[in-house]
Order: sequence, then structure tokens, then C-alpha cells
Amino acid sequence: MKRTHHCNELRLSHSGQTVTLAGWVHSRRDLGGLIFLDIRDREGRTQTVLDPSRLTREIFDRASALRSECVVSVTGTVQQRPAGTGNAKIATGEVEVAVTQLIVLNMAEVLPFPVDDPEVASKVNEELRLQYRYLDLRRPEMARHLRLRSKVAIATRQFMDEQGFLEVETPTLFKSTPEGAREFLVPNRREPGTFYALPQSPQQFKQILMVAGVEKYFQLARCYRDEDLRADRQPEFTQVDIEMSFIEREDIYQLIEGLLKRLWKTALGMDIPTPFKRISFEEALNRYGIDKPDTRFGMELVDFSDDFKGSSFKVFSGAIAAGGVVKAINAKGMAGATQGQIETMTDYAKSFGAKGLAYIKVENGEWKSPIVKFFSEAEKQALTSKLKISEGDLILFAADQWLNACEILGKIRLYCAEVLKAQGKLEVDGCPYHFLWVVEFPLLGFDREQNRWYSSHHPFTAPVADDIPMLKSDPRKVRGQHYDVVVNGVELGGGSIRIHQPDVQKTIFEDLLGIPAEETRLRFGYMLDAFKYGAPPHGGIALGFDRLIAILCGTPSIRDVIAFPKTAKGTDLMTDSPSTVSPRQLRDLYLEVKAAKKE
RNA sequence: GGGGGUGUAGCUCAAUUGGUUAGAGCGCUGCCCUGUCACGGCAGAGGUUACGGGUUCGAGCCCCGCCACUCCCGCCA
Repeated sequence: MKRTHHCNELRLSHSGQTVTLAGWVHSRRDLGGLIFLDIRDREGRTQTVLDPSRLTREIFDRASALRSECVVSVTGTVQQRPAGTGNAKIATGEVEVAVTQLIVLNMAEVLPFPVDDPEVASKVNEELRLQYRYLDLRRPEMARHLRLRSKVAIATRQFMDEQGFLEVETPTLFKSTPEGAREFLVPNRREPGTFYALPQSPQQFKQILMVAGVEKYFQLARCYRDEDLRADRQPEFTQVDIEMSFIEREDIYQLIEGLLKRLWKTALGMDIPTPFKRISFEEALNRYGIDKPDTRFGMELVDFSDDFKGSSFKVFSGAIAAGGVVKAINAKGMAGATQGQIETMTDYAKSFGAKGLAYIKVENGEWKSPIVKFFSEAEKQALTSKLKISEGDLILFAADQWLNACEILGKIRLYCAEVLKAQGKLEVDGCPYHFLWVVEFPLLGFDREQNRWYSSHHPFTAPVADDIPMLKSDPRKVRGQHYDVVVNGVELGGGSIRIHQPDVQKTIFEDLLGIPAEETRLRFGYMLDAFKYGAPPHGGIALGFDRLIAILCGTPSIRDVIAFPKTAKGTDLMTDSPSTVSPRQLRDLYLEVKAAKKE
């Protein structure tokens, strides 16, 4: 009964051998006097044939009663298929197993959705797929994702090991650190009113490991964030978490380029070019309007602030006079944009606080736009030459403060690319993966509403050494030693060189972030203590492992590469969690539920 | 928290302006079929149109509410 081969193994050379296969009935083709069973396992599928002249009536009847996804073990002789009946679509298509023994290991009920037909199965409502995840995962496409994920995880470990890294596990029961993402809390039974928190990332532990002398740490770390979800965000997710001592930014770039090169080779057999291009935060915003640019296509932002500062079109000249900028993009071939598309883009602009969206449609040799009449010849000339305007183009403008103007057009640029791509009008670079480093982020941002500074990455990020003197005089200008690795407009990961001098850390916490000394001590005291006893200069990075796998699998949703993902509301449809707990459990934890119960 | 989309047979989808008994393909059940691999043929079963209200002579379709899934904004140091 034990199987001798898997279902993607038998070839002509096995002819004549008696073999046993085990697996699921992928499909049954019952011709009345002859039955074909395709047996599927993890590796593939093999056709078996039941010929009543070669087996007992009982076995034949047993085969007649089978349906899709029953689990069976079959024994028989491998034989070449009769001429003209081979199946070139499957690897085992030249042979079949003439069954002499059939054991039904388990019957299957009629399935809630088909798993054998990739066309149909991939369109099945995701709700159903999540509820019956074990069936969904049987689909070859999903099995391929699991397998690729495993291979990439193992290749990651192997590469990091070769580079001298230690894999160290860090706790998932951690201390609450209210900065950043909302945390999942875990009540502590032993002391009422105290809680663990699940870590948003092992950030603090990995820095402590540097103080501990580990020097090179990595981990495939599970992280938890209690924030609203997206196609690329789950409440629990996996990071390739890395930290190194005695390094500079260049060391991280080189390491990650090597790692990604290895992973692309392992997963796709593809050689990706290194080193990756680098672009500063400022340049990324100026040219693409976003800090994670998709550089597979152009449509770059062009600045017209000089050309329009004296313009009689007051919306433009006024914005410039107020310290802002005028920028534009040329969506080539989009002059035929529908009213709905223009409206969508206008809504994007408005969501950034703009009053509207200025545009020019270039149709029939004419500039169709309500604003063109305000433009001088020089201004038109500047537009034509800088944007290389020609028939069929759609020019879109943003006039606002620098960051806002950039972000508006950045958003619109991506929207236009999507529309043009669907119409087959977008020129896309032949290289399918555009990696780049985005560097020189501002260390701090300013929150107008709360009237305070915040860390644009996290408070342990080191300032660029030359900029440290400006920390107190002009914080806005201080650049952080922070870097993001971006591929095709997806932020794959980010990290920084950390502060290892206690005095600089103290300045950041107390003088800039405005956290009182007492609170700093409560929240981060153990870390500041650790740094007193000989902290090496260090830095690291974390890569979003789920996103990485999704990109390699070519799927837009990380749910497709996580075995048991949660829905957009954070529920697990298979196990129906989260769920209520018994009064006794609550009592043990000294908890009382005050919210109104549902139902 | 806000905005958009979806919800009709087990699955994927139709259903004209609001108008007869809500249809099709696949799947399922039964019968027939010895070279199929999307097997084929014949017959059949299968519906609280997510759910709750409302408007109407009449609602799958219109209105209000609600639930689930999904995409986006906010959020994600």
C-alpha cells in the first residue's frame, strides 16, 4: 500500500514496472466499460486506467463510485499509452498505470467549488476560498506559491548563513511601545492590568543583539500590526529582519543586492542587474511624485515654476508667489480621457487639498482647455518643449506647495499609467523588475495638527553625520541615514543606520520628539541603558517577505502567498476567529468586556 | 472612521423600462457508453435573488437599513 512513486515521476522508462501511487482523484472519466482515473498528488498527476478484463468486478465498481478529490491508493503496471492517446499537457502523459488494485483511503463529499479547473477556480469568490482554504491550497497555482515561498525562505537562510549571519529568534510577547502602529495586546494573568504587546517588528531586540555582540543577525520574523488592512497588508506578516554592526549604508546596499540577486535566481532563474540605481527622496518626489517610484515607465513630472511665476493665470503665479511650485506631466495618448477619468483624477487632486485639476487635451492640433487662454506664447512654448507635447497628449498640472504638488501628480501619474496600460498605449521598459534604493529621506517630519516633530522612519535612525549640527538649528533639513529598497513601485523594505551615541539619542527623544525624560526612561530605558555599556555602530533593514513572495509569484495580493490569511476586517473565515471567550477566561485575566454585544 | 465595487442554483454568470412559472454553462443524481484526458449521449433534481423593512396592482431590478467579501483614502514610527 505504501506508494512507490509520486504522481509526476513515471516515464516510458518505467514501463512494465509494478507501482503504487497515492493521491487525490483529480478527475474520473467513466466510459462505461473503461474508467480513467487521474491521480494527483503534490508533485503532479498520472493517468490510471481500469480495464475490467484485468481486475475484479468489485474493484471496477469501487472505481465507478469515486468522485473528484476522493483519496485513493492504486497499484498497477506502468505501460505506454496506445499510439495517439498521449497527453502532451502533463509530464507523465506518455504513460499510464493499468490498475490491478484500488484502495479507497477516503471518500470526498461534493466540493463547494472546483479545484481541478484552474480557469474556474481562480475566479471563485475569495470568501469561499478562504473558508475552505485547505481546498484552495490544493489548487496547483496555490501549491506553487507555497512551494516557491518555502524555496525562497530556505535560500534566504542559506545566503545569510554564507554571509556569516546568525539566525536569532526574538520574543513575540513583548513590551508595549506606543510609538508607531497600533499593537495587539496580550493580558497578563499574573498581574491584573498589565499587558504584553505583540511586536510590530523586532526592532529593539535586534539592536540589543548588536550590543550583545552578535554582529550579524537575521530572522524571518513574524510581526503584528493592528491597523486596517490592504491587499498588501495583513495583521500578521513576515519580515526578513537584518541587523549588522560596524557597517555603513553601503554595506547594507551590497548585502541586500546580493540577497535579492540570489532570490531572483532561485525563484525565477533570472539574473537581476546590480548594483541598484539610487535616487534621493527629493529627486524621487521631483521626478515621480512618490517616495517609491515605479520607474518601468517615464511620464516624469516637469517643473514649470520659473516659466509661470509671472503668469497672468493667477492660480499658477499665485501658488508660486506663496512659495509653491507648478508642475505638470504629459500622459501621452490620453487626450481621449473620458469625463469619468478626468473626474477620478480631479478627486485625487482634491483629496490632497487642491481646488481642482488643470489639464490640456491635445486633439486635432488644438489645445482644448479652459485655462489655455491665460497662457502667453512663451509659456505655451515652454510647455511644448519641456513636455514634448504632440497630438493626442493629455497634460495635467498641479500648483501647490512642493510636496503636495509632487504627490498629486505622483498619484495621477500612476492612474494614467494604469489607464494607458489597459489600452496598450504605455511604453514600458523591457526589464520586468526595476529595483532601486531611495535614500536621503528627511529624518523628521512636522505634524502641523499636533504641532510637533515626528520620526519619518523611527526614532533610532541616525542623522547623516554632516547634518547633526542642524538637529537643533534646522531640524527640517537633517537627512536620515535611512534607505528603502523599491521594486516596480512597491516598497520592498527599508532600514537605517542607527544612533549608537546616547547623547544624540537623547536629543532626538527629548528635544525634538518632545518625549519627557521620564517617559523615555519608562519606554526605552532598557535600551538606553544597554547603549551605555559599549554599543557598536550598527544598522539594518527589514524586507517584507510576503510582498517579496507576491512579486515573485506575480500576484497582487499577499493573501495568495500566505497559507492562512485574514480578510480585510482581520477575520479568519476558516476558523471563525476572532471569537468570544468564556466568562471564566475573562475572569482569569481580570478583564471585563464593556462594549455592547453583537446580535 | 470615510468612499467605491460585488452579493441570483454547489460554482461561474444571465435575466430589456419594474411585468407570465428567475435562465445558461459547469458540477450533482440516474441510465447508456472499452481509449478518454474540458470524454460523449439521454433524462432529472436543484432558488427565502445575502438579510430586514418600504414604495408599487406587481420588486432580482427602485428606496431605506443591515451583513459579508473586496479595492481605495485615513491609518500602517
